[in-house]
Amino acid sequence: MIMAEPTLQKTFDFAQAESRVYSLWEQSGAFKPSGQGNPYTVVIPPPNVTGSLHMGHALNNTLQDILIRFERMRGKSVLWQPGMDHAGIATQMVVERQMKEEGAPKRTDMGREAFVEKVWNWKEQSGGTIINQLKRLGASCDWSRERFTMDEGLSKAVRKVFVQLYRDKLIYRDKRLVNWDPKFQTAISDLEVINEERDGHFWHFKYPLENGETYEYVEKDEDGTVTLKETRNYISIATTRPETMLGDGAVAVHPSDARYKPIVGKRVLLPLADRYIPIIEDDHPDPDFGSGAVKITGAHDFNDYQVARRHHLPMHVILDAHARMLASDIMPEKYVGLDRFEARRQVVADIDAAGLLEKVEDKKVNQPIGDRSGVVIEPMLTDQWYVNAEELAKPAIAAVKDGRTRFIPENWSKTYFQWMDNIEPWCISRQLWWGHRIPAWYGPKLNGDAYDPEAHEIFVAETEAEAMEIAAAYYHEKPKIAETREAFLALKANGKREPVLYREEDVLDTWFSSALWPFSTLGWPEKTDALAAHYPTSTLVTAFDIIFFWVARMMMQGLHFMEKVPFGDVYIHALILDEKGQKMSKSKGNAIDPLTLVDQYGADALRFTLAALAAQGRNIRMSESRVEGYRNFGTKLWNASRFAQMNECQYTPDYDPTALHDVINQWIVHETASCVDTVTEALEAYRFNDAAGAAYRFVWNVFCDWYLEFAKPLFMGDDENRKTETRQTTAWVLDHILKVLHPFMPFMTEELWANLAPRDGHLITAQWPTPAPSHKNASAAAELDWVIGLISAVRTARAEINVPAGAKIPMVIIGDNPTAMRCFDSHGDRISKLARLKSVETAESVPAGAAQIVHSGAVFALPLAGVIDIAAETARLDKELGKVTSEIQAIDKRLGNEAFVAKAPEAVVTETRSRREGFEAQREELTGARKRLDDLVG
RNA sequence: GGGCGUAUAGCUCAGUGGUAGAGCGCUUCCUUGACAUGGAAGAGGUCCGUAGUUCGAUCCUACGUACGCCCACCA
Repeated sequence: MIMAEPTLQKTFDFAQAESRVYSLWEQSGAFKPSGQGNPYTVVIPPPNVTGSLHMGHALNNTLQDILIRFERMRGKSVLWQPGMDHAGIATQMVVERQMKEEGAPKRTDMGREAFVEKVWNWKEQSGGTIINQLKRLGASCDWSRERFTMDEGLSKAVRKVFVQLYRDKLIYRDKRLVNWDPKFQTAISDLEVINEERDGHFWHFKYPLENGETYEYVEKDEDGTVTLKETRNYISIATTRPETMLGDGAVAVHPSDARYKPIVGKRVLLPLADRYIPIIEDDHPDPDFGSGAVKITGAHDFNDYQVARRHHLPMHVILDAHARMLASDIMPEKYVGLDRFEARRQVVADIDAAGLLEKVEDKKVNQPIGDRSGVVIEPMLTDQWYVNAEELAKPAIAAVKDGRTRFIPENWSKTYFQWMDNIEPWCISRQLWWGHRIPAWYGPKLNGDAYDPEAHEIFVAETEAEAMEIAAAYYHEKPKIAETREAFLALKANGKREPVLYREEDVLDTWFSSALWPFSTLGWPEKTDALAAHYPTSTLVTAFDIIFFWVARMMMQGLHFMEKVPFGDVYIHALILDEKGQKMSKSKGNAIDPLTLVDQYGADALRFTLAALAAQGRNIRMSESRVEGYRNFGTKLWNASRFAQMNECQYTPDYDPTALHDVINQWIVHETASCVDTVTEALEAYRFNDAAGAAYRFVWNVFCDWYLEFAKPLFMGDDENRKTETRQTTAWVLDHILKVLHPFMPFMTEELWANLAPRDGHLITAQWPTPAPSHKNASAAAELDWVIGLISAVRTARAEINVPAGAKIPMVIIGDNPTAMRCFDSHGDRISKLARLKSVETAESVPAGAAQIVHSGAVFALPLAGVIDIAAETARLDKELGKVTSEIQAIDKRLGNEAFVAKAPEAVVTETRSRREGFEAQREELTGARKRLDDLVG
């Protein structure tokens, strides 16, 4: 019989199909919520507008898309809310760099308004390439709802949140030590600082006592024995940052440190600066470290800052915004304007010249580095805006404690708690231009009827008009607005009572707006339908490295403003590493570009690989060979479909999988149902690798390897009823396969779905299968297990006795084993075909010189007298016998243990006994076979 | 200093209180009527070590060893 011509090519032309299929989906409106069924909502972790797709994005968005497609097919009203983040520092950096390349005027020369406009232009032209890259991956976001954190709507949400938190006293302005980035000249948050161990030095300086005073310096060992005693006229301090000594306010020693007791309360002459500072006692110094005496630079070190505050020491700011030495009354002229590192060299040289350099040690120093700028961060004493994170964290901690939000894997809640329990005030102001300008206006502070020249009043409001109103009430007259800081300061300085307002120049940390993402993108503060339907969102999918940056802050803001958690589940996926287990990065040059893989193997292959590797709780090492392997899997499915098509396996809507006659069809329906159940349960539990693995094994190792091979003779045969049933069953199974694989391999499955049968709609919105108990058929499954087992056993024996793969050989069933007889009755033909048998006969005893196969206690003989190598055959049987015997021994040992029989669950004992019976039957037959072999040799 | 994680086949990794698996690689064979991006068979493991809990431990507990990550850090 001649097979039908397939419309499918030999392999899937993904390059040709992907864009076509994608626009088909988009045009069909499938990406929009259906409005029917329960809502299922995911907000995308907004990529930076400057970003381009890396492996982390590919994984993150593949997993989201799998969930989204799964739930969409399950009939939910699905929204995957897309958008981008304005990425303050990163974007400003990119645009400034571009301006420099173009030779355009510098940002500071062109002014704020022009620069911001320039950034917007850049965004329109070059921003957001990542969106198209996500589409190439197959992401089924509702692009009609795409949002940007700087959109008018989201900006309004930001202003409203800021104002309300300010009025709730959860946002305030404060002068504290912040992490200052001298490259970008802005404050950054603790999270944006990376500590890096670098080579540095430990300088030991002598600070001479005032008026040449001296004291007995005594060092003792642990036993109290004096190890050093000398008269000193100085105190020794050690520092990794010599230049900061110019801003020292004191030298601190520990109260328990006997060495310095004689001089506590006295003063030392601060070298180079030529001023006197006290020696104080504080718990901060560690007597066992360095000299035990610490110089205190309150304005440039976080620990020193605490000490300085406790002791009301002066905090001398010695650096400017560029981290250059700042002119002031305590700064010696010669250092003014020097960069901090030049100043360091100069200070060391000068100390040395003064004979006060005791020694220099090499030392690993932890340096705080700006994550964007890569430069050493400087602690600086500045005025900034802060969020009282401690207060907002309370309900966010409670929500995870009581399970309203759960982390998957659960372990991550510990990381979350640990950070939230120790949370510090969140510095939200940035000295940048690109971002949400803080809605606060400064005006002169009233002191009675006059202005206080040292202070100002702050008016926080969502709009300038509103700020004016509030200010008018304060001043009892309508204030003016100053357009520039200079104008403002000039008006303020002229002393006249003429109220003028000037808007805060700082913008907000980008994460401040990202924190609102789950509700700002849905329209808040407007009461939109989308907000009502899709908040709280269902699942957040993200990597652990932004739990602090983003997840925690969304929890805080969501609970504060929506009074509900922003998401029920937080699925934390792995980080992607290269094949050697190293973090991928552009600078290391080990980054694999996901789009290159998409070009090479197709988006489906990459997606399937990522899903298959996404086991919980472990990082992923990406290797191209895996992608290749899953590309092959796609080809396998493609060709199976092609084969089905050639054999006219047409999908029939009224096919009834519970009314089948042929056992192989009953069996494959059973297996299909099991596979669907496994995939469904795995996806519900975010076990992507289990879901992918189950589908993979079913398609390849069950459907292709066995079912289609069983079906071949039927397709070629002339039993029209069985042929029809098998064709329909094949189509039905394939239909299920396409559905189950669609979330993982959307492009190929959609393409096959369209080619295999004319149908209404697209696979993307087809209904996810829900197998009924009646699809299961345990006896068919057991029967086919036996058949497959026998075929495998024959193949093994053939291979081991070197029967040529093409040769057809006779087989003899020995005795009248009932299972064997029954199975051969219904499956004899397919066994013969797949085991390459010429004939099957029955006999009472094994013919002389035959190879013997023992399968489930039944004996089969391959009478190949003369062909068989007796020694090899003996070895083969002995090996099997050995296996079975050791199994029996292990079982006997267990069953012989009275405690096991008495205490183990009944079912386990019963099962153990029945396993023993199976092995025992096998052993008896193998022993018999072995004996016959011996008899042959004589 | 605090927290988390990992150790299973040559490699990369699943997994389970009772019977240890996959992919890749390797060996042998096969152009059998979809698929060589394929098919068949095979070799390969002290489940890191020690002790404990248990009838039974690769799995649970403790300790140890090795490696990795996060947070905080010695000026």
